[in-house]
Amino acid sequence: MAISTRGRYGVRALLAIVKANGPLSTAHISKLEDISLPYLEQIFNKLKRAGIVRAKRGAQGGYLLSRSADTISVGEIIGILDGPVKFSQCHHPDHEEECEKRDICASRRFWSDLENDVNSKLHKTSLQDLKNIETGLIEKVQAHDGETNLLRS
Amino acid sequence: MAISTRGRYGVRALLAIVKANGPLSTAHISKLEDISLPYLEQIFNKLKRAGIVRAKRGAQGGYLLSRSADTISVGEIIGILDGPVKFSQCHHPDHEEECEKRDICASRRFWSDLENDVNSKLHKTSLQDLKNIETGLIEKVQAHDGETNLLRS
DNA sequence: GGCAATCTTGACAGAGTCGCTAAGGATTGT
DNA sequence: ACAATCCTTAGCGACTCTGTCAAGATTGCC
Repeated sequence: MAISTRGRYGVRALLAIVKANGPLSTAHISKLEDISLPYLEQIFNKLKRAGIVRAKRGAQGGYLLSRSADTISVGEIIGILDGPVKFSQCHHPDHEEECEKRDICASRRFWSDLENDVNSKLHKTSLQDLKNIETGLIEKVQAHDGETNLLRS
Repeated sequence: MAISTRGRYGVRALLAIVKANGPLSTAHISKLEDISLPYLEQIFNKLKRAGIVRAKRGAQGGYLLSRSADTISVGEIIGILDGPVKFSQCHHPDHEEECEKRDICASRRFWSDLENDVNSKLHKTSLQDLKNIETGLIEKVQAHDGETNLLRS
């Protein structure tokens, strides 16, 4: 229903793989991202069954993305790990008890719109986008460090 | 943390008061909006302590808004009933364990941005806005009914 | 004043989820 | 063979969600 640590851990773990550019074991990711190892394995289990990720077993093995980073969205990852993002129930098609005020309910309309906004952003942002954001942030920090160095000298 | 039924019920209940234009008892709201009466009382308890709503006791009593409908936002209601909306923890000032990657973490940045978007929408929308949306929806339905009537005749 | 309507408070409880641990088995590369 | 790694299942403590139940206090109205 909501976005929980499981989903966020998953995003961070996959982003770590993107940055690593090669198979990365759960043990490594656990250290890099400071996430409990068994919990991480549970997460990758789901990601694998969903086809997001491939496992390479044995020594020097680990997980790799099964698709390119720009085709995997944050929304897809969250959907797999936390389920669909819902702010309300009554506007979903699978909601059996049809409300007779359906078409004239402002609350329903409001939550439905909000949910669409969030899902849209979630699905528009890919792992590749996150990687790009990260390199941007790093450059910014380095530039700032350069400035302070100038001031110090 | 997330937006739950408690918050959404609260919004609907307050919207019912706005539409009623006068004190509305929890018993009435319970029937109008099909919400469990004791649960609703629990909700109004919180709303009253937060100063959103005034109680008029005795016969013909009920609850009224203590401010005008355009100064009460959905965000404020949700904040009172469900707590602040958070998609992630690590970017909040009150989060004690400061992460050293704080300034270069793309995930953190992403969740923080998303949260801002949602909170902005939540706080920009007032009860009055919801009422306006509702009258808009009703007019639409009536217009549509008119059309079908024309077709039938 | 008496009564009924209404608000007020607090305890509690069943179900489910979250975040995580534990233990061991299966598969592969070297 | 052996070690690294993945894979599976089970359980568990804390918490939240969504209410229910039971009384008590206050007020309006006749």
